[in-house]
Amino acid sequence: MRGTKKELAYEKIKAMFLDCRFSPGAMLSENEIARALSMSRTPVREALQVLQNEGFVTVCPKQGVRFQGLSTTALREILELRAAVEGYVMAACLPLNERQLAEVEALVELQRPCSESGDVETYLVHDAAFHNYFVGLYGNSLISAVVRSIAERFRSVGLQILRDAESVRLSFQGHLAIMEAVRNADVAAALTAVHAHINFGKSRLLSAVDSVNGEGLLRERFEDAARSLTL
Amino acid sequence: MRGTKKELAYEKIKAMFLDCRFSPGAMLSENEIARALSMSRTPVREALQVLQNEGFVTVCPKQGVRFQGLSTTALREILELRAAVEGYVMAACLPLNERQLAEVEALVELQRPCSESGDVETYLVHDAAFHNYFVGLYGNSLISAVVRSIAERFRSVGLQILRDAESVRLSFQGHLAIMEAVRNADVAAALTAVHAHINFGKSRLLSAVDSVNGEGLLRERFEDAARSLTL
DNA sequence: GTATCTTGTCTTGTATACAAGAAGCGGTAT
DNA sequence: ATACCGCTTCTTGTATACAAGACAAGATAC
Repeated sequence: MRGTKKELAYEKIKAMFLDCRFSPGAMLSENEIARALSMSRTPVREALQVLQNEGFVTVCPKQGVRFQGLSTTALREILELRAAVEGYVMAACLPLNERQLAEVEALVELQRPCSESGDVETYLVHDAAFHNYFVGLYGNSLISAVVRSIAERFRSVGLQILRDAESVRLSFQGHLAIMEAVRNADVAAALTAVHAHINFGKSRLLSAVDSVNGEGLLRERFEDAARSLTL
Repeated sequence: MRGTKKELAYEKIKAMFLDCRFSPGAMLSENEIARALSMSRTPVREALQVLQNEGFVTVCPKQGVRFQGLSTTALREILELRAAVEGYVMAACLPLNERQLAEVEALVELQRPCSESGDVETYLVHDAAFHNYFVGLYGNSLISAVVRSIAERFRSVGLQILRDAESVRLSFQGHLAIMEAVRNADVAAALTAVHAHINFGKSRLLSAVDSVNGEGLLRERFEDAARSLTL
């Protein structure tokens, strides 16, 4: 059986969290989740343990499982790790050969219309493709896993923060700067550009995240989330 | 209960693996482990899941749990991630203030006698302290966790590989080169030095690891390991 | 003798029962 | 009125029972 219940539970619970079906800090019990997913506590527990390792939830002994929001420090730390890894990877990939350079250029060009029209959602897709290109090129499955994990953890807030067109435009400018360094195969400049790009995101996010948390959006109950899932 | 059985199982199993009580690739069952640890399968399963996430074991469905040795590619990937993170962290820490510089110099000086006398074990302790200094200084708990996880995964082979005095001497030379850049607060030079240092370890390890795996050291049975633990 | 099928036993995956602790509520004493 | 004690009812932690697949050995047909 390729799709075990544990994996299914993992996907469903993470999906609920990523789709912001309940507010960060919400407490629920393994029994609730198990009932909602029509399975016993066992696979739910195992899924929750993985999610705990990934930082999505914390299980408080004899109290319940708490869905962890991203604190400002957690957000800062995630982005710093991302800057470290992505910077290293990009520097190591240089110089790109002609085919690779063409591929990256194409990925960047896909972003241009989105950045100009303010189509945030499409932009984020191309943004991810751009960042992932170098990681995939480097060919280190451990690093790929780390980056993927970071990106997933990040997704829950990233969407809501970079929603304004101004941020998108600035982000795209960052990509152009990176591309300039990549074209010249200038390792030092690429490193600087990547760090600046991610640090831009960091400062943008840190200034915005407090207000988001304060608004306390998305207060729907867990049952509503569970019901909407295709079980 | 602060020390749950799950945590206890995690510690015991990892200790057995790190102390190389059984050869990599060995297959055993959750029942065996549970019996040896005098507990039920449940906490053992949970511990194994964490260990699986950390890459120590892989649980093969309906077959058993396999204790994962470090393949050459896994080793390479671990060291590359380490190079990425440690390089970034060190660069970000520069320039060091006087007190910090003095502390690092002291750590390096602790290594000198070990490197000259060939006291590998003591050297490795000071080596870890040196590397951890910058990580601790940077103050990112996520990065600290990643580095700690890497170091632990690495420990099982590192000890057996860097056992010869020549490697220790070369490693120490690397630290001296790093210090030179740190003293000058030369970010680019520090990065290069860190990467060279870790890449040195990488090539040294990759050339040695095959023979080690080939020898297939440490064939003792699991029961022997379990018996020797203070349960 | 050899190939194939059956069966037995071992494994993990899942469900459920039980134990123990933590929190909230209500009654009671002061 | 207020502080405190005990109980009830949640929670997670652990043990165990059962289900289902994988593998190997042995029997059987040829």
